[in-house]
This record gives sequence, C-alpha cells and structure tokens, in this order.
Amino acid sequence: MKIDELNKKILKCLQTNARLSNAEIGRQVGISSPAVSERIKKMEDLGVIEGYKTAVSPFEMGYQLKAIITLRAFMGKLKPFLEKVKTFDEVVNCYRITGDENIVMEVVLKNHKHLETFIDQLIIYGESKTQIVLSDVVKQKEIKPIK
Amino acid sequence: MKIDELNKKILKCLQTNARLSNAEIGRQVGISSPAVSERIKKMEDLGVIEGYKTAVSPFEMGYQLKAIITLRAFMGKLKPFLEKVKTFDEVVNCYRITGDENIVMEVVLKNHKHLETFIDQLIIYGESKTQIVLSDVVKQKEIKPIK
DNA sequence: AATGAAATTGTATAAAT
DNA sequence: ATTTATACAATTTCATT
Repeated sequence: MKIDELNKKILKCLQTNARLSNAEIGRQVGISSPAVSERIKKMEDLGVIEGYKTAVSPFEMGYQLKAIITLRAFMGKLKPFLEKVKTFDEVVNCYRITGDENIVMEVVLKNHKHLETFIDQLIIYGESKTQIVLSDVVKQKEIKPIK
Repeated sequence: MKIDELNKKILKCLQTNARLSNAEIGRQVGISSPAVSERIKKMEDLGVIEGYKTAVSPFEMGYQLKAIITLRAFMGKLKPFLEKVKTFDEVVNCYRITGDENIVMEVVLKNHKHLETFIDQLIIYGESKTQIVLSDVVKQKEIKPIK
C-alpha cells in the first residue's frame, strides 16, 4: 500500500489547505520537512495527488448563476461533444455517465441571458436538461482514505 | 472592480497551481512578492479566494466508483437531509437545485456493494436516481474572469 | 526512507515613495 | 499600493544513518 498512515495525515493537511508549507505539515505530522517534501513528490508521481487548485468564488468572478446541465446526445453526436465541451469556459466539471442521459455538467453563467445562449450551443449535440443550483450544500469535501 | 488585470493573472496562476510561491507568481505577473502576498490576502478577505484544495485521486484512495445521485425529497424530508448529507464521507459535492429533483450529489464509493448501502441510506429521505460516472471529461476547470 | 546541515530561495515586516 | 531592505523561515540538496 502506497498510502501509509503518515501519507494519510499529509493528504488531510493538503486537502484542507494546499498552501501549507512542508515545514508546517512536518510539524503537524511529526517528521522533517525534507521527508514531507519527498513523500509529496512521490504521491504526485504516483498520481495520488492530481494537483493543487485554488477555489475561486464564481459569484465574485461575475458569475451569478450555477447550473447542472445534463445532455442526452443525438446519434453520432456524443464524440464531437466530448471534444467541444473542453472549449466551453462555462463548464467547470463534466462527466460521462450511464443511463438515458450521457453527460452531466456543472456550469457557471453570468446571467439568464448567458444561460440561454449556452443552452443554444447544445441543441446540435442533443437534448439538454437544466437544473439551476440554488445553494452549495457540500463543497469539495475532502476524500478520506478507506479504513 | 476588485479584480483588476493583475489579480486576474494571480488567480490564473493560483488556479493552475495553488502551491506556487508568492515569489514565483510575482515573477510571472511582474510584481514583487510582498505585493503578491498583499493582493492574495485581500482576495482571501474579500471572499474572492475561498480556499486551496489538493485534488486527490479517488481511485488511488480506494474508491473504484464515482456516481451522480439525484434526490427527490419526500415532504418534510429535505431539511433533515440537508443536515444529514454533511455527515456522509462519500459525498464530495452536493447542490440544492430547481426542478422535480431537489438535490444532486457527486459521490465516491468503494464498490457496488458500497453503492448499494449508500443508496439504502437515502430511501428515508426521498426517491434517488443513480448515474454511474464512466469518465471525467472536464475536471475542475479554472474559472475565467468575465470580459 | 528519514534526518541534519549547508546553500539557496522565499516570506514577512517595516520604511520609503 | 508597491518597492526595497532586512531579518527570519522554508526549501533543496546532499551526506549520513
């Protein structure tokens, strides 16, 4: 197992605050900062750590709306959509899913007009369903290692 | 406007890699590291920056399944669910949404058995619909400031 | 795989513009 | 609001265990 107890603690620190110094993490988990540095680098190389993201407020960035949009792609239109969706700045997350619908996306939008023009871009790919986000109940909760 | 061109550049750096040093960001955007430090602190205080998260691979943490689960809450069961959902380690993100369904969640699970027991916990709150995630198409894309 | 030590680099604070 | 100077702290590299 590549994730031992020490790495679990390090990951807990990093998930809570990715900008903690190695020295501070070392203090919290009880090892030296070069040891923290090495363990982090190893977890990056192994793909355990995928990156360090800053959570920015969409609202403060000028996006008043968030929506969950699902897409039921037309025949032959899924593949082109999978390429196109990467170019949409509005799409923060996009997953391919099982079931009648093929795609679910988390989207940020300036206003209702922007939502309208965004949905218009989807009609050539399939039937979309839009659910406006009213509030964030749980937001990027840390992933806990399995017991 | 609190997000000027310099802050946009700083946010772009931080969204790409939250662990960049202030000195490195300063080099990239053309100001000194104390200036970067002050601007970041101000954006934290104003709520533009909500936090610094490390993206950890659910798979490497032992979760073989990801799912999108929507919930159509029973009468009087939405509020209790909004409290309960915060205690579920499986739920990475949870939004309240408009429409027939009240809740959409992003959930990580060890295996199909774990999915089954998780869904069982939802039946007292409402009718759930599960869509298994086949692949990540777009993953925590950076939020771009509005032109 | 972790530590301790040395060199480099980064951060925080204050003073000046 | 930013820079420069300075002191302190963190990081990196490497030798050692």
